[in-house]
Amino acid sequence: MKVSKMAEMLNTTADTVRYYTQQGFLKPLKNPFNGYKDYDQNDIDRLKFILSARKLGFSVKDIGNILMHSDKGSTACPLVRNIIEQRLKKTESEFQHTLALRKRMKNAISQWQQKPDIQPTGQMICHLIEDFEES
Amino acid sequence: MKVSKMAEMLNTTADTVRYYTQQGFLKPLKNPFNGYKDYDQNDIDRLKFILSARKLGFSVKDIGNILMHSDKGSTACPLVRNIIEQRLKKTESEFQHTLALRKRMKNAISQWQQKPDIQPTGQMICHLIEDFEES
DNA sequence: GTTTGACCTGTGTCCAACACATAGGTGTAG
DNA sequence: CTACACCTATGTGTTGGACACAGGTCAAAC
Repeated sequence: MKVSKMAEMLNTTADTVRYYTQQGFLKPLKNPFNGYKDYDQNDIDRLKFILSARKLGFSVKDIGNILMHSDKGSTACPLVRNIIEQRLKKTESEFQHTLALRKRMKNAISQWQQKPDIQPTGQMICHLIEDFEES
Repeated sequence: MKVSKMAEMLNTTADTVRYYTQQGFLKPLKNPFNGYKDYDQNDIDRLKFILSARKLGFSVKDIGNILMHSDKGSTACPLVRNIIEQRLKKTESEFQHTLALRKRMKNAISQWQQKPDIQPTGQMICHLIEDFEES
């Protein structure tokens, strides 16, 4: 199966499949006649796994470690449990960050409704931004 | 003023100041004796602006456009109002995305507490991930 | 006067996770 | 046999800096 078919089957892009291939996660054979990569059922299973893990916040490097573990035949489950805890911490922190940013932005928009447009001066570029204060 | 002093004054890093300089946002003179960049009050004002804008979710490219506008002497305020609306949309979408991700992750951790660790098989890499279903 | 060592500098490389652009190969309809 | 759509592998671009490196600077110690 060629890369585009592969991508279509699992609802992703050919570039993504190529990327995971380049990372060594998928190991298609090379068609000797045209050099095209040829994916099989095993690659499909692995890609399915990769996409699911990505959806759960695992990084590509995480997935590399997990695959390496599982390819050696040992269970990756404890590793998976471990990693997701760390990733959750990171996600939580990103979440708080985005939440705070959103608040600041909404706040700014609201404050700015009362304020006029002003020409820049030597010291001021845009008073909206310079004068903005969190409330 | 040298780059590190500059960074320290506005509570950022020398690398960051160098980066904005490379982007053309700051225009320090070059000390002819040692090649060190020499920042002045105007650079401080601009850096202050840049950092404030970054805090409000403006991209570096956005800031470039705003500075270009204001450097031509015309008011950048309408542009600023315009951009923040778009950035808010983006932030909102990131927010929803992170929120959903966080939920999925917590959900997975909770589901997995009932499940054992299993050896990988030909079709399965880690059943925790493959069998996970959103609820 | 010089040597030492801390600190400073500019430049270049690296990161995540792909998207995009390019040049060229493939296959089939006419 | 020639269009022409579609496919491919490979290389480069993206964001916002962090980090590594080799070398310059400067005040204090000798």
